[in-house]
Amino acid sequence: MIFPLTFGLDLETAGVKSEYALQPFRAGSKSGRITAASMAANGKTFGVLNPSIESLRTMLNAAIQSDAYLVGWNTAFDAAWLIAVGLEQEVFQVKWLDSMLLWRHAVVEPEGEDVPRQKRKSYSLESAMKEFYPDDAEFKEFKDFQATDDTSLDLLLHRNEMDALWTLRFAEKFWGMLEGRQQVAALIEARCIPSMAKTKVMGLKASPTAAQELSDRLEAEAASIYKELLDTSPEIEGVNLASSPQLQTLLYDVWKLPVDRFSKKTGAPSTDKYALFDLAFLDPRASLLKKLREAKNNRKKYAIGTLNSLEYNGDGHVRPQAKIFSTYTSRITYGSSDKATIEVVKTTKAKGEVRSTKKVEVPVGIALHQWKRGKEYRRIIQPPPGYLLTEFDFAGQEFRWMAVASGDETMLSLCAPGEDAHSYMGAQIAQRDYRELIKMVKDGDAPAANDRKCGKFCNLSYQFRVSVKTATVKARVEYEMDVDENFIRQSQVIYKGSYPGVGGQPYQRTGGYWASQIEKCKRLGYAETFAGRRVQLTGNWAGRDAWPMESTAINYPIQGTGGDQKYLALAIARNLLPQFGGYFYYELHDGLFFIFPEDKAEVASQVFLTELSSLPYEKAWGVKLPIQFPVDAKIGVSWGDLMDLNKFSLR
DNA sequence: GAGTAGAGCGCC
DNA sequence: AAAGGGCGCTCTACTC
Repeated sequence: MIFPLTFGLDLETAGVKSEYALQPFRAGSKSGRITAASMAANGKTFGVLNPSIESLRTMLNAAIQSDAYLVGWNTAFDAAWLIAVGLEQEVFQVKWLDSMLLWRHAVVEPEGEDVPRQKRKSYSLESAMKEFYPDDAEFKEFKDFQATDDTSLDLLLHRNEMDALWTLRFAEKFWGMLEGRQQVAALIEARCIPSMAKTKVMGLKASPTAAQELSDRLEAEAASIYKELLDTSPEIEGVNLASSPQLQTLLYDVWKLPVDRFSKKTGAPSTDKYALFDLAFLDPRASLLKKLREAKNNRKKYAIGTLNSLEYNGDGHVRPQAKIFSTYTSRITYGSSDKATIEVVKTTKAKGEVRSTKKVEVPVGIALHQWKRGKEYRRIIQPPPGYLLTEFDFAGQEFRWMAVASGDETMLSLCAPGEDAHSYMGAQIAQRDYRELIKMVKDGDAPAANDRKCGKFCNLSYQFRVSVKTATVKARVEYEMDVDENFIRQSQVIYKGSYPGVGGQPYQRTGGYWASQIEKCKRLGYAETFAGRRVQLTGNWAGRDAWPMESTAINYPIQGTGGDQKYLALAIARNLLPQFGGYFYYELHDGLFFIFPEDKAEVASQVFLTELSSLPYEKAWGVKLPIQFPVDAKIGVSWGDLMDLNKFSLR
């Protein structure tokens, strides 16, 4: 595909506090503003200082009316400012592109011992200039975004125009580095830019009451556990139980418990939750230590984290910072803070007032992607007043993509409506009848539910090449299964025998997806998703990095396609949302969250359930899939109170 | 005092 | 023989 008609766009911003320049929602309270706006086309630039809303609207309309793409660098940021100043309608009409993301699509990721792993590359425009056009990078040296005098403002405008110009040039350059299917994947991904921009402005409503209650509860719990420990073991007085070395001494030297686990890097005796889990069978105090650490960590990260963010933002909302295409498999990640450069003024006796700058983290958001699954944690996150929260979750997403990738007939057949892959696997392991197990699980039979849980563990854990040791620990601690390594070893043999298309026949390294996928990637030098997104794999397949490279080869099509599927769902959702007055709210990899006005939420959810369960994979990616990818729909008044759509009733 | 490494752990 | 992947956040210990 040739490079389509595209204009470059860039905004500069400032705020009452310098960090507000990076916080588009400050435009609402006039404590942040757009200081310059520039467009670029055909090697020419057009820029204005202190643009009026009308002049910004004119810029967007220029792109809309000529059906041109509008490209920025980290475009969601600029789009968010435009939404924040009142141009939401235009922003959603524009066809956006992002040069930074095109770079990510095009870039070769070196891997392997021959190519030393580089420090994580910065994907800033400045880095791109320095890497590709160092002689032209001078305009980037101007950094006084809070400028007010005329000379500085001229320099600011110059920088702004050059940003727009080079952003456009890079877009064309990176576009040309992509194969046709990579370009299509990038275009579908770019459709989510306005939706992500809108959430940057809106944020998530968070309940300070729920956060405070959680904080109080966890604080009391930690205090009570500590008291219980202190009563039986006065020697913990003065020991920092959050310190691994100090805890190590306590457990293994003072209490003389046996060492069973070691840190991977340093070989020091481990004090992690798996070690404490096993030690608890010998000494109940290990269990108390585990609970104490959890309570303290959870309080800080979730309860206090929310309260801090609410206080910083000051408008009842938290703003976790979404990053599109943040992982090499394309997944979105969220950060809880913004980096800000603030000015500090120190007064000393010798020198009087001394001004300097320092980098700090400001708590604009929360650790959304790590949010604990419990109700009392998830209740903190709510839809805005008058709205309901909905979730659409791809059912068994990775299992299904593995079924397609491997072509395993049993796996594929278990993806048909009415089948239950976890019950199937559970029945194989427990050597009982599959259909009868499904029926007994439905009837609430406890041993049957246990067998299904075991099947679920196997289905989810054995798709990738997990060791017996790791799987045993995981089964015991995370699934609370009373199993040993022997049982896990046998269950892996049963798994392989059940799905020979995945790992090949038991005790063999050939004949399945794992082996054939590794061979394919060795041959091609890259791995590919079903949408055509790629990662380079050109290191030394025989050396020290063989295992991680093979793992990437196996993992990438599964996890990466899950990412592409999410972008496709967001693209389809974007077209449907306005019909119901709905908005994208946030995402959790295989789950998408939207808000709808209360009176439209149920109808909208039915439509979304249907549409997201039948995404246009063939039209978008050019592939015909042998199975469906249904979503489960949930709806409720908070993240912690979601229920199945068909069970929900407001009345 | 600032920055970093390591350990640990939350989610998918 | 050994062997999931992907992240971001918090705390301590340590270095410059």
